[in-house]
Amino acid sequence: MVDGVGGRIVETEAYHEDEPACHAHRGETRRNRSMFQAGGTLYVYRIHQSICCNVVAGPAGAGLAVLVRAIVPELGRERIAARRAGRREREWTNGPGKLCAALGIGLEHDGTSLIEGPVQVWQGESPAEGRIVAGPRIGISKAVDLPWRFLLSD
DNA sequence: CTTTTGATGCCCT
DNA sequence: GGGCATCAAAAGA
Repeated sequence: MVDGVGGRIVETEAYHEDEPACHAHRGETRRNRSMFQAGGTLYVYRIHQSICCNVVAGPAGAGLAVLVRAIVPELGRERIAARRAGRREREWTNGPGKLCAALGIGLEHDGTSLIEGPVQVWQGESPAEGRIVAGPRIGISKAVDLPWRFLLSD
C-alpha cells in the first residue's frame, strides 16, 4: 500500500451521503471534502487520536465511501512491527486507526489518488472466493441497524 | 476468550 | 466547548 508496506483488506464499512452516520451527510465541509471527489480517491480523517482512511467510490460529488477497518499484513512486516512496537501481532492492523498507524498513512495523504498516489489499492484475487458476511457497523451512534459492515470469514 | 468502560486529541461550530 | 466511523486496559465467563 505505502512504500513497501501493505496487506489485504479483510473488513470494511460502507457510508453513503443519504445516511446520518456518514460524514458527508450534512454536506461538504473542509474535513470531508475529499469524500466528494471521484472514486479512487483516498479520504483520510482524524478521530480522537487516531487516523482512519476510506476508499472513495462513485462519481465526483456522490459522497460515497468505504471505510477500511482491517487488513492482514503481507508486505513490509518488519516495518509494521516497528510502528506497532509493543503490541501483539493480531493487534497490528485490526482496527481503522491501527492499520493507518501501521502503514504510515496520515492526513497528508488525504485526497490523493489510490491509483497512482503514494497510497494505492488494487484488486487481487476475486473476493468471491472468500465468504463475505455482512453485519451492523461498529463504533457509531446513528443508523446503527444498517448492515453495512463487510468482512471475510475464514 | 468476550464485553465494558474511561481516557483522549483535535477539528468543527 | 461539544462530539467523535477509536483504542487499550480492566473486568467477567
